[in-house]
Amino acid sequence: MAVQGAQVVGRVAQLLRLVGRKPGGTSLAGLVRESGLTRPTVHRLLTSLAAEGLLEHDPGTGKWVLGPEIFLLGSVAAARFPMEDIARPSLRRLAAETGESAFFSLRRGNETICVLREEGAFPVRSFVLHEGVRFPLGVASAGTAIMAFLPPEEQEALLGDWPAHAGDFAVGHPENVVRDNLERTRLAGYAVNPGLILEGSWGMGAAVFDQQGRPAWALSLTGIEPRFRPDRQEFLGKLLLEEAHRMSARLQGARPN
Amino acid sequence: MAVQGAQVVGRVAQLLRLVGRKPGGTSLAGLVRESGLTRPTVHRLLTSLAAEGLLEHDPGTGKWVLGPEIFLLGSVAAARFPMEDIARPSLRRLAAETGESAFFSLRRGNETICVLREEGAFPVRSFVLHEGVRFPLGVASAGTAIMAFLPPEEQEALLGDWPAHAGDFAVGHPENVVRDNLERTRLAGYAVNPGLILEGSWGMGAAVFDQQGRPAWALSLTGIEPRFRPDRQEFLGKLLLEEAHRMSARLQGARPN
DNA sequence: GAGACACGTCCACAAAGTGGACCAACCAGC
DNA sequence: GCTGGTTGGTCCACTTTGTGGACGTGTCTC
Repeated sequence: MAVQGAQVVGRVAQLLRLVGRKPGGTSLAGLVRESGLTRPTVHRLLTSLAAEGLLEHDPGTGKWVLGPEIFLLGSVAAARFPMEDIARPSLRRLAAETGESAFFSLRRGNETICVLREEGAFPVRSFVLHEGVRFPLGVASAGTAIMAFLPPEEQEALLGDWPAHAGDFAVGHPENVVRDNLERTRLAGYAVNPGLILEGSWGMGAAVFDQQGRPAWALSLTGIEPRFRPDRQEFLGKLLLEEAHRMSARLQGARPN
Repeated sequence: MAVQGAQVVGRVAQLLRLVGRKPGGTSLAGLVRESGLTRPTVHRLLTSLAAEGLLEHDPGTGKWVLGPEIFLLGSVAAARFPMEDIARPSLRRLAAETGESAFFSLRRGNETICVLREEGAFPVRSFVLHEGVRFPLGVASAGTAIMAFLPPEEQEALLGDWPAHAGDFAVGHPENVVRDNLERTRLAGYAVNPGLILEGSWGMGAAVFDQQGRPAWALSLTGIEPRFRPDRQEFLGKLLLEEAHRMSARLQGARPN
């Protein structure tokens, strides 16, 4: 490795992200598969992280979850990333007025990560999206909403080697379909995901811009397909854009990630 | 080291905690001093953590701060530690009714860490406490409130080797003074810190109990000495105990750390 | 009872991580 | 303007730490 002292740090970061994708916990075997590391290595790193409070091991289920130290450090870090205070009211309004679950995601490099959720009142819901879930840009409505308003050369950089960027999602998201989605998003102002990740689970999203005018975050709604018919899409899109604009205005003083 | 693969993990955790103590950032030299590690080691670990987004380096000030990935992972972990939703309303009421700044801390092993803050309206404030600050149990009003209601043998374990536990704070917190504080806290139900950390900066705290009846968290108020005179202490203590009881009741379903 | 899978541990080996030494830049004091 | 101290950054010989193939145990399914 190029930089000494970086291998373990990189592995630690990878394991924390993998555990963070599933708030319900992840098995040792699952982490071995997903990380590509060997079992003794993963086991040793996990138990070391747990000793420091960064992870926890649930002996009942055998699963590994994010630990109290991560929560504590995250609380401290939150003071530098104030968007939760700004996003929560918008999420509540979106959930209240639409009945769907509303989400706030942010961009991290070439992917989005869901940070906040506000459950809607409608009794049938999609659980494709929840805190910690990461998607490549262009996958899911939040990532499509963000990618559509990136500078054209940044979009081409991702589309140019779409399978490398989209990974396993490339199968359900052919490049031509994604280009079409991006174009329709630019025209409408909001993105629509017609069940590309999971059939029957639809979503709509709108980008939130930072003070440099870059799409750094996104608001989105998810639910079952009958709740996203064309007649209702305009209504949902309008609300999403309203809240996204409201957030963009308030985030002028905030620091993008 | 006993467990292979643990040394770097322990160092990473230590550095993250040290950086987390100062939201405004910490210099490389400061981290070298406080960690006891050599400069090449600290520098290499810091740049590796920054490459993963766990830390950030502000080139303008040269300081290291917690990065966006910590914030993201912390948001995910927050779903498993729901006390912020429960604590925030209490903090707002305490700050509104007293004018002082209100804090929510939790116990981690033998220390407390401040997680939430609600600033009061009174124009003169103490800044001894803020997010990320850690104190040994028995130091600061939050830690005194918690320690006072621990089982007697756990208290003796800490008092028995007080300098080892309290570290640098042992000078300003002699063991006999601490024992006295603990006794008065048990009688009153709330703790009073008469400027032991910093002269003129007073504090009061009350423990919040988990469903096993153990003191796992604390609410506290801080401010300048004239705001904590005996005639006003009873009023502040009553409010703290009310909010602490209210939180204890609501935290029955929550998971202690 | 056999086979598959998950989890945990050992330890020989090698790769990664370490820190003493050195250099450059900056700042404060005289 | 010079000197000394402090901070940040890097090199690389050396050593320690970290690794993973192999093995064992436990659980579950058929």
